[in-house]
Amino acid sequence: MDESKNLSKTYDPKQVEEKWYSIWEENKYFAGKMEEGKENFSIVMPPPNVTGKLHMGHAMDNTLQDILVRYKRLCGYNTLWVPGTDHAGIATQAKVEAQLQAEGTNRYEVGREEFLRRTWAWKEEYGNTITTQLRKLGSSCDWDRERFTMDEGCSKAVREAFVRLYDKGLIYQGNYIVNWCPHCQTTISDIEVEHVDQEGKIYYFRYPTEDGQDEIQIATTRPETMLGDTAVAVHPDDERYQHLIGKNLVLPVVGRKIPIVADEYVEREFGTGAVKITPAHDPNDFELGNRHNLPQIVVIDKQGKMNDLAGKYAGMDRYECRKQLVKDFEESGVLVKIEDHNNSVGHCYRCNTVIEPLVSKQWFVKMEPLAKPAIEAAHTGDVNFIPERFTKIYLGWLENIRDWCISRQLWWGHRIPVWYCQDCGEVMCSTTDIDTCTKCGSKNVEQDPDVLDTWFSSGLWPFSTMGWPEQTPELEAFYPTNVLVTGRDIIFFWVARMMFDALEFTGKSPFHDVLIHGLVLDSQGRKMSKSLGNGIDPLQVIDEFGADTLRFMLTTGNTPGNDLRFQNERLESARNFANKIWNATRFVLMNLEDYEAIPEEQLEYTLADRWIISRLNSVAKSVTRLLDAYDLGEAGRQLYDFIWNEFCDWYIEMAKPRLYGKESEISRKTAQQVIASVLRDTMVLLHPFMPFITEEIWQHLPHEGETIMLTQWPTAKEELISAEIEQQMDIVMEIIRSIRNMRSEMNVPLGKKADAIIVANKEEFMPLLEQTASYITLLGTLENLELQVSLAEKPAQAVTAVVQGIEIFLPLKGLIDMDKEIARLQKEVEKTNSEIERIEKKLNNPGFVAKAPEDVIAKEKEKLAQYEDSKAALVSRLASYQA
RNA sequence: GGGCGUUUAGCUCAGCUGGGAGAGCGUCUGCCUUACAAGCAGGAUGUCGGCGGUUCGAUCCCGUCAACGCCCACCA
Repeated sequence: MDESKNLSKTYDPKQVEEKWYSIWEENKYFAGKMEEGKENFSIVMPPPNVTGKLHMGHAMDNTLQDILVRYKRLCGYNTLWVPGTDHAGIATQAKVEAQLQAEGTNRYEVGREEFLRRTWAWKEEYGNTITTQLRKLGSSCDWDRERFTMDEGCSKAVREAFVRLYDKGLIYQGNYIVNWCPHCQTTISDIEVEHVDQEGKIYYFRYPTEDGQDEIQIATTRPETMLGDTAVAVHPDDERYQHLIGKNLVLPVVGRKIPIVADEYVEREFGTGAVKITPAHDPNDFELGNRHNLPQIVVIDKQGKMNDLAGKYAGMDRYECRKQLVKDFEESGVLVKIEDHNNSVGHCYRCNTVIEPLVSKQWFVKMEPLAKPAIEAAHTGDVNFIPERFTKIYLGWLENIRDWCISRQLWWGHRIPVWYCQDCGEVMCSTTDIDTCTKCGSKNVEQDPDVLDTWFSSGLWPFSTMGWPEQTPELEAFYPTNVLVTGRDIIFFWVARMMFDALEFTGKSPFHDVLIHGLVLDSQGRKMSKSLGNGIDPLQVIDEFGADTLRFMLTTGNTPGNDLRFQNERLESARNFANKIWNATRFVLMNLEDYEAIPEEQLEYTLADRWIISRLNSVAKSVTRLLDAYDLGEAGRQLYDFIWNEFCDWYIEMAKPRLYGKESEISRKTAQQVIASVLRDTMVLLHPFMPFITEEIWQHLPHEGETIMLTQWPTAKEELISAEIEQQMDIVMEIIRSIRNMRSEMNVPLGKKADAIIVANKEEFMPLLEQTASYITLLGTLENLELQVSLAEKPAQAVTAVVQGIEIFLPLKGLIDMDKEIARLQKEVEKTNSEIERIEKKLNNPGFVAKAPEDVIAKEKEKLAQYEDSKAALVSRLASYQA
């Protein structure tokens, strides 16, 4: 076999990636099988919105999941990763509405049915784009179990959940103040409101008392709401207003009598200490109004315009009204003053319109009873956040949660499963459609026109995707899931909701761990956004660099929970890494042409063999530990270092003469076996990060099985890890480095061969030096290497280095500038001296000797001895020059 | 008004349970050495944000201050 001929000089990801993904998918390697006797591992994918294409954040999120899934699959688990997409109610509806607008029409004109038809078409198109993108990324999810939040099963789960909560009294309908978006024409929940600090004005008005003898000044940022005022509140203990509490004021313009009430909500220090109360248009006023039984007067309609109750202002836009009102008040003397004032204004997270709080009839979920178990789960460890600090964020939200408004005045989404009898007014909630009133038998029933908040269905995702409410084998085997991987921006929206839904409906935390990652920022550290136009398309990157490269870049070089800057340099670095692996493989394959497996006991391992095997096992151990701890970045970094620095730079170089047949046949065979198996195992360790290139390489190497995906994870063998061998190799590598260093400083390029004399000075080093002389010769590019235990007469004209007391001489006759060499040696002595000084200071410190652990002291002593050996050699060398 | 994160080489970032700092990119020097110039070899560069404390010993733990960033909050 001469596979190397098939391998091009640089790695070309394109064909490799396409080829392997389709093979994997066709062979159903991603399938979440439920084999007996195996442990189960599952992840449910956070469903991307079908609003558009995947962005870099999705690429990172899914790569992290894929790494975990591939790792566990290799460890022999039954592994299920459920993919899917989210209907994203308001967001998708907005997209389709924009489409309609571009066509010069709107949803009301085309009607509900046609609108839904078009939205489904949109979903088909973008849903497919998304799944295509996930495939390009290499995601090993079970496509046969792909789900959509509005598919039949999920819809069934939604109805079931709604009805159960309704029957339990946890869902109620009522007139409460909600966040209304005048543009989207729907309510939104509290967390969908984005508060933005704005420079604005605060207006001071005077409201006269009923008897005209007195007045109260109030301060407001929203003058137009005064038309709906039904009281003015002061603090009960505020001496300024004591005499007025209980009396009435006359609302300017409107002429309505409104009471002065006392409530502790009012802060005496702010403004005038008196607050106008508009229960119908302010959440705080709403609550205060309820405490004092104040009427609610709605003066702003759902378009954001003043309604008939606004009198002369009726029909005006809320801001137009504000302007006019202030102007009028200025003229009539109601206005006292206007001051600059910064306050935060709520905006719709979708369209950025300023939210209008207003009272309307909506459906709500009672949160307190649901939140409690979700809080408890974080305390008991039923759910664990990684990094841990996010627990606090999660808890903080749940502990201060308010009831959740779940009805949306949209068309795209799960229709609320409630029917109203038009004849007797009966309200009926059911998992199945109702066409007859259960109370009066009338056929005149209509379903609630509203749909549910998109997060209502997302909250059920971990178990609705596995068939709940049916008791399916999937639920049995794979639920609860092991880990949820998601961005920290969605902890409230989604993670918390899944928690309380799962605990309510399944009695279990839906996942054991929650791995939170940060955002992908642009190279300048800014959030990627459409408005900035600084987003980078994952597909374009994959096209140019390959999926493996993108994956490696997105999952290494940062720590869990922190944001990641997207930099081209890092991308190139990852690409170079892929290329490095590729070329190492080319080399290995070139030397594996007559490969045959030889029984272990016949092999003759060299120090280098034992070293790389020891290192491989150390790395396997470490990478396993890191992956288990979700420390993926560090795991990736260690693999990078091992492959590049240890395997390529040292082991391959040391193995060359043996592979070229310059030593014994068995030495060659051994090297072949070691180099092939180490590379193969390394590819398995790297596979979760870079699935494509590792599969391609693995297939070319001697292997058993169909695919790297289903081979066995290289579990570290402790007996093959040897600190002693690693230390010995360290000495050898240090000697080689110092030879290279001397040559470089003396301008003797590696192309030119040189001679070297190594003096062990200690008997114990001799076996090591003899054993590794060929490596030193090769990697130091030496012509001749002379080994001595000791040497009475040191070479006169030679550059010198000392490694742990071992002297290395390069007799470079005529090439040496003696002054320069002396200066170099002196610098070495100085360096060594400062090290010695530092350690001596430490060892002379009675506190250190008394309190430091013994092994630390021993280590310091050993270092001291080594430095002293080196120093002695350096000093005597210097003395010989100066004599 | 709270809370969190970040601050380490010119840039972007690692640094696990405290024993005197690393990588990638960039830069400098020398190499087209038959796996790789997307490469090889060698070099330079850091009061580990400031100040205090704990400790025999602090980049790592505690306190405090500062800068930047993020999140939450019902200041009318």
